Amino acid sequence: MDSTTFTKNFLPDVTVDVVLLSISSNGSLLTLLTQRDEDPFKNAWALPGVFVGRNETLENAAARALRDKAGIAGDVFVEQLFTFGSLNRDPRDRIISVAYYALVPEGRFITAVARNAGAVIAHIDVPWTGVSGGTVQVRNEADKKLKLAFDHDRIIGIAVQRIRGKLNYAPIGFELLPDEFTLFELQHIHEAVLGHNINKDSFRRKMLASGLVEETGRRRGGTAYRPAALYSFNKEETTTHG
Amino acid sequence: MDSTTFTKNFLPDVTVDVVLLSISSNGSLLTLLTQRDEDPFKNAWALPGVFVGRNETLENAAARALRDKAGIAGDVFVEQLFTFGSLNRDPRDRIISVAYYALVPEGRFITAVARNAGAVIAHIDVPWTGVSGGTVQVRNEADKKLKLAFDHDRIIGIAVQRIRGKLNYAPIGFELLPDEFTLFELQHIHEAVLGHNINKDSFRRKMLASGLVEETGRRRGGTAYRPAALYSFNKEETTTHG
DNA sequence: AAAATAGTGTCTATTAGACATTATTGG
DNA sequence: CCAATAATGTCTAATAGACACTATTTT
Repeated sequence: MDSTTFTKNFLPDVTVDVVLLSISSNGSLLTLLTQRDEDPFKNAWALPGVFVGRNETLENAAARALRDKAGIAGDVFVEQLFTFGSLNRDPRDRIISVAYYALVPEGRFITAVARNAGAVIAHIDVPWTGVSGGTVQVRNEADKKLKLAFDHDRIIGIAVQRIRGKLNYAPIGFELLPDEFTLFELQHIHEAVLGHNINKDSFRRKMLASGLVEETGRRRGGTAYRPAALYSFNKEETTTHG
Repeated sequence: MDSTTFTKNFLPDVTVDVVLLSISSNGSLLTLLTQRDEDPFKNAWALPGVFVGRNETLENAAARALRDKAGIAGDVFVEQLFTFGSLNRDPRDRIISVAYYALVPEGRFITAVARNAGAVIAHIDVPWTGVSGGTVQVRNEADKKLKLAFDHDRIIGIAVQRIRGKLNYAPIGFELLPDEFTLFELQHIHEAVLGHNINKDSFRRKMLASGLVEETGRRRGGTAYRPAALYSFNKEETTTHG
């Protein structure tokens, strides 16, 4: 609408929260959380987020949350996830939160938390299969369960649901890997996102046939077995798909 | 976040706009629009929308827009689409709009506009194929082009993009049909949404194999040819899929 | 009988899963 | 040579498109 009846009942607080997602080298889903230093949910863990400024788009607010709260600057895959507007999400005020999710290679996670004392890398436990959806739980690297603030257990769950669905038709696996990777590494990313193993042969065929990957000519050395060919993401191919 | 830094820069206006979608019997995409009676965009056509109330969830605001602005009450498929937060969407104020889309059988569109003088059923022209996305144009039933207010040409475009993608994995075609329908009618719905013809044989096979439709035993009479079997949507089957 | 759509059967091309086999490296 | 993974080849099952054919209704 944008006003026809001019009964502007009230002006809510609007925040942007970002679900940062990554995959650890041992194949588990990771997210980056910040510890709250005041009530409500003091000491609980929360998604990096900011209030939306007057002259700030939602995308800019998401980039600011990534930079100032999570310590992730520069080029990152970010996409809008969902907007949460339940009445009692925050026990003090009515707050509407526009959630985004970002896909970040593990290496950037590690350097980000090294610079940011209030941030932690958490493992995501997904207690449901496929895209059925639901809440998640998070653990720190010592396997201790972390308490999540607000409805952030639900927001992270929806982010996982989204990337599981999206993996089937969009080349988002590449966002979670460094520039060069083996096909087996890409497969591990897919398996971690989907939460189940996939067929190696058909995965290789599908990826090679898609034109999304191109051989770099280099190989992953230092292994005790035949070195795998290194590939890079062919950005040309995706843009032509629109 | 939901506040840690207590710099609440400003409190924006938040609205909910609803893209109502339907399919006409001749196979074109329809939407329901309301005419603006004041500036900006006076006399232009806009999506039904309301300001979000203090004690109103986003879903409740969408239901209120459907009921009070569009004249559609009762059970309707409604789902959140996207949240728009560009700085100059509305030339007066910074307004953040949470868009929803609703799928409504054509019959309910017709009774709604009959009761609502300010509303019109518009044909949607989609100038792009597949899910590449973009803006749309709208025409009234006399084929005259209608001017859309704000960024609503873009919002409707994203709604079309969404249902095109969703049709491939979710049973949303049924939301656009009355309780009983023939398989050919369901196919026409799919073709109208997708914007291209689809194979009759494989569509029938896929639908019958899916278990989503069940024969009612009745037939579509009054035709000048063999009457088609009438089916109904098997809700049991979808809920088990999650 | 003619016209028109409903509905069935069959062939083919594509794709994913399963599984076997060969290739290449370090130890 | 052995262990381990890379990479290829082949068979099968499932599915979508194409197309031919039969069925059923009204005029």
